[in-house]
Amino acid sequence: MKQVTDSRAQRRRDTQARILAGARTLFAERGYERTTIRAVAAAATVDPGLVMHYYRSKEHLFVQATQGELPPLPGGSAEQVAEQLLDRLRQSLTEEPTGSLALLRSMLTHPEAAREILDGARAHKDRISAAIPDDQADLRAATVSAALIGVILGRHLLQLDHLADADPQQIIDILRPCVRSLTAADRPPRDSR
Amino acid sequence: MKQVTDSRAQRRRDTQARILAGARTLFAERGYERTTIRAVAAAATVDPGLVMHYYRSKEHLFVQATQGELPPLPGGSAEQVAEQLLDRLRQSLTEEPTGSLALLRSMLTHPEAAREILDGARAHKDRISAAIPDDQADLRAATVSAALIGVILGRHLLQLDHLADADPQQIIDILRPCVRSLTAADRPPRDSR
DNA sequence: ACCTTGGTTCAACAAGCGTAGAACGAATGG
DNA sequence: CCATTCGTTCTACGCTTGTTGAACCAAGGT
Repeated sequence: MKQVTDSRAQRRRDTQARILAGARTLFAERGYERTTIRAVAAAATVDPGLVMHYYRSKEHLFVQATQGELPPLPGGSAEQVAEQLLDRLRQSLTEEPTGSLALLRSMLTHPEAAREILDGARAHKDRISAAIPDDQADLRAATVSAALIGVILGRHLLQLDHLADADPQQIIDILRPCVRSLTAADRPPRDSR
Repeated sequence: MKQVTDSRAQRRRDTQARILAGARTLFAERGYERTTIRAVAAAATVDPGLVMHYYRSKEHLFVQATQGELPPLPGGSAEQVAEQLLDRLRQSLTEEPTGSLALLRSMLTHPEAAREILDGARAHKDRISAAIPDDQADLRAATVSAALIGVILGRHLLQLDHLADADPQQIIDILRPCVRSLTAADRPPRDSR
């Protein structure tokens, strides 16, 4: 019917992709522990054994499903960084890729997910703190990261009442002075000569 | 030896408490799914069956372990609310009770925990939004809640690099302008006559 | 037409889980 | 000193999970 070019390789890649898509969705909705290989297989209308055959284990499947394109890291001056953060946030608020949501969903309960998030946050934070001319640049960077993670979490995963369906732009506008105050220096570093 | 007054009732309450304490710790460290009844029993040096005998099921045990004293809800003017939020945050940053951490740990993967958190956030948010004379009071309240949850999460559960071991007061000071900007009105409600 | 490749399914195992009910044994009360 | 309560342990059932290896069967090459 639909397979005009039904080369086996093509069909194989199709089912592989179908499995991965189902895995992403389920991981994002239920988290690592509550997502079973059997459920992923069922979502892709495939035998559980096939999932294991393509991706070696549940752990490998999770890694494949979650390692999305990590977001563009900001750089530049403090004001530029603030605006870039807000821009990145707008993206995350309008449509966060399912893979990232899967990672976020499991970051509190799955060690591997936590490590991944922690690594990402580290890199992210280094870029941010580099732009803040302050004694506590690192702390400020970590704080703003945590706060923004909280907002994304509250919208997509917890679905907090007025946050889940608000206009992204409104949230951005509300958060702008907040982010600017976090990335702006309060007291400059001591030996700045 | 140690049981000068070894009334059976007392001893019973002791082991019950020991089980509950172990449950809290394990739920806080590993979350609901990864915490097994057997592990809780082992932590209290007790047979698994006894855990089931005192708390009827794993679910009941979790509820008992997590329903902590919910934090004092703020009220008053916008500035007062901001300061109360920061004060509540200071508490949470210095020492969050293990039960609350257990609830936070599982809020993304366990439906019951999510519901509990959502209920708490709702009540919390109502108090906050009542103090904000703004069109988007609800959204602002939800946003500040989400951001602060993110900070607590980043410190205690994710243990973000410079956030986990920072001085709580520093974090508060850094966040003060942020919280004030979130609770302050940007544009007043339309029909305020 | 045959054999082979390779995508896919079948059937099953071992381990771990929550849970239930019988059984034990020391303290209690008459 | 016996009977009983009651805190606690033992044993086991049923189920689900991740994982495996053999088996099936349509497509491809020769």
